[in-house]
Amino acid sequence: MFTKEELVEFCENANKNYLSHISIDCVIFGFHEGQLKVLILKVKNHDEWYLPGGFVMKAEPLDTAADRILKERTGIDEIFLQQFHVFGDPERGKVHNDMYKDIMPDNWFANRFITIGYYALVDFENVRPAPDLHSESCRWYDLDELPTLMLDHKLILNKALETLRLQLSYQPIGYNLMPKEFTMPELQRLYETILDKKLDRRNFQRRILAFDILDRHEQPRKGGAHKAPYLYSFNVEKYQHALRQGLSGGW
Amino acid sequence: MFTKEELVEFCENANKNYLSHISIDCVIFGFHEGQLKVLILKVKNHDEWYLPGGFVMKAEPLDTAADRILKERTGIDEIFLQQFHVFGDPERGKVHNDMYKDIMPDNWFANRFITIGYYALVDFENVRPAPDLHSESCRWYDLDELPTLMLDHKLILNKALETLRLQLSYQPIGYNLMPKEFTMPELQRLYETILDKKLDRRNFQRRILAFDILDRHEQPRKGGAHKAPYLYSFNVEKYQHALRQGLSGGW
DNA sequence: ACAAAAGTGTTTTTAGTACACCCATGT
DNA sequence: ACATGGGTGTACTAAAAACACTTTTGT
Repeated sequence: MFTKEELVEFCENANKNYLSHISIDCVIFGFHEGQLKVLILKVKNHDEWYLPGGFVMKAEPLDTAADRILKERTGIDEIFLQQFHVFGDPERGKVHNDMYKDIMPDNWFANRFITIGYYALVDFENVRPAPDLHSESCRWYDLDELPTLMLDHKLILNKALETLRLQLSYQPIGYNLMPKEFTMPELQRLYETILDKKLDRRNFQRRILAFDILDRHEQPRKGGAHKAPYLYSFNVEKYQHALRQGLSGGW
Repeated sequence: MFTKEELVEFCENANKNYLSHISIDCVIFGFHEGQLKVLILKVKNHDEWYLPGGFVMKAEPLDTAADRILKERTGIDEIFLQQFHVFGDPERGKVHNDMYKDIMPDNWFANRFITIGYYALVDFENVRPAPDLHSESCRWYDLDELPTLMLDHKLILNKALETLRLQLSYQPIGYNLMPKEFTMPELQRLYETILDKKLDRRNFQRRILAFDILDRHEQPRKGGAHKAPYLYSFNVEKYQHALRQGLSGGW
């Protein structure tokens, strides 16, 4: 991944600018053609894949670091990005650590890292995936066609998915995943994909509308076969309000 | 808090044994006499209070570190202890940092720390609070009689409470907070205290029993005034199962 | 004319809320 | 005997699940 020279330079730089022992990994979900997708990078010249991630600068808030990392990889910012879990198994970077130890003992990557997992929901259309220094590609993968992820990134991804599913039951989602305008069946497909189960068309519509976070447009979508569906878009104000309040909730 | 000599020694030790930049803070909830309480330490010779916390050893899993810290402060272990949020504001330790910088520049405490918040629910009766090196006391405080907490510990406490309340709606709680045997009204008082509102006696009972995590004993509690209430205890197997499955949950 | 997608109900079931009555015990 | 805390049951209401019929449009 690195030549010795590159590694030496990177380490010098990293030690100066970043908090040691701490990294951030992002699980970035997108939605396209009825499929939930995740943004994944591929190591140059290796059959290894990994989640977009990075480090925290010495005076940088964690959320800002996550925003920065996301922006670097996707070109987008100001989106829903949320910390969901810290992964701190001392063995989690073992392979990685040892590999770099051989090249240069006592270097940045030879250290133990605990990583803070962030997840984001983004509009597939707006993303321009950009590989980082060590990667030969950065692209979307369907959830059911994931390549083998390095380290504990599979675990991180699964935990993110679990969190996302939980979130679904008490928070509105979709604003950052759907294009500006969309039809009810399209939104339903998003929910079905995330939950991995079929939902009743009519009950879904009623429930979503009851949240009172959508605006229906006058004009239905034309041109397609079959009956023209209405177009909806999120009412940002109401959406934000629902995010803060929660949608239902317990006792 | 430290003499210069103590500080030098602590720093040497800490640098050798702990991960830098990372700490753990625990919000330990207990329940006694109808009050939800939190375990809080007081700084020696200062009117400052703080949450029990500590650092992560270089080869120690995070959860183990949290367990260790909790055990040191309370004498108990093997309990429900859960990571709930990471606090990483670069300014969060500012006062602290500067104070120590004056005594000894470039020392362990002068660094920025991100802290991982854990919360625990423990049986008040089993806890033997033990002050740490820097504290003159370690004791329970009612939620509505909290002293002024240092750094962002008030924020951490509030976030823990929020998480606890959310948890309540989809997970059983109480196993680690209640004594072995308890009555239904006693358990209800726990829920009411956490949620900070009155619940209907009859509906509460029905709902809790529907979770199917309690065993009712043959013998009611004798001796007290009024009608003798039944005693219940948690069915550990069913409780664990409910913890894993969740209690209700959305779509 | 018909298949496929979408709009709009209605009925049934379940979960949640509100409320009423009876029982035991100490004063 | 009565006040208080505790056990049990029932009616009402709102939300979720199941299910049916109609409309539009391309072929």
